[in-house]
Amino acid sequence: MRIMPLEFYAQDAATVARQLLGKQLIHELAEGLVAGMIVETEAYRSHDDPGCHAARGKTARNAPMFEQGGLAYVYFIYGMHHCFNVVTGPEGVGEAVLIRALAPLQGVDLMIRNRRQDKVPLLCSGPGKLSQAFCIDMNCNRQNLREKPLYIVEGEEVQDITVTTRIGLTRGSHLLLRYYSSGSPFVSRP
DNA sequence: GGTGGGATTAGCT
DNA sequence: GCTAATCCCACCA
Repeated sequence: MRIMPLEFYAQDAATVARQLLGKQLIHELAEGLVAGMIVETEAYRSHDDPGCHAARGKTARNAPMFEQGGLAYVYFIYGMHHCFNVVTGPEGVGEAVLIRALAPLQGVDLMIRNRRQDKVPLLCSGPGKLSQAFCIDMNCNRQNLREKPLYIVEGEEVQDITVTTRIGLTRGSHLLLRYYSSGSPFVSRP
């Protein structure tokens, strides 16, 4: 399986968000390997996007967004959940793609244990859920996604993609920057 | 040093 | 549909 190269992540957030559909996210944990196919993403742009964490400049929290594309940007939200993002673009830009849902492929038993939830379609169908299933927390922040233990590899071409507005935002909610595999039973919200 | 909001989820009505 | 759970961080004093 080919690990996605630097050039892939150097593209703009919307392009990467669309092209991430069908790719595989893999996390090699002490207890075993978990893998899933990306079925839902959201782009957060550096320009003309008030919903982007980087919109008001660089801070301690969003600093990883300004690094070179290909790193993980993880943040903690609502006192209990983590959101996993992929930094995109060249260094200094401030863009990222939120991974919102995965179709479980490998390590389903481990995901069930991590989530305390045994219904497979509910394991990774949301940003907080997949972070819990994959043991993604602040320790993964700033990690290079082109190296083990957390990395993204080539997957299958996704033919049918639906584009909608992003979910849960108070700002920039009108922008069409959410992408998902049409008809997938694993997306957070069809 | 205090405060308020947030790219969510599960469980109940 | 509504709401509690729960905490880091940005912002203001």
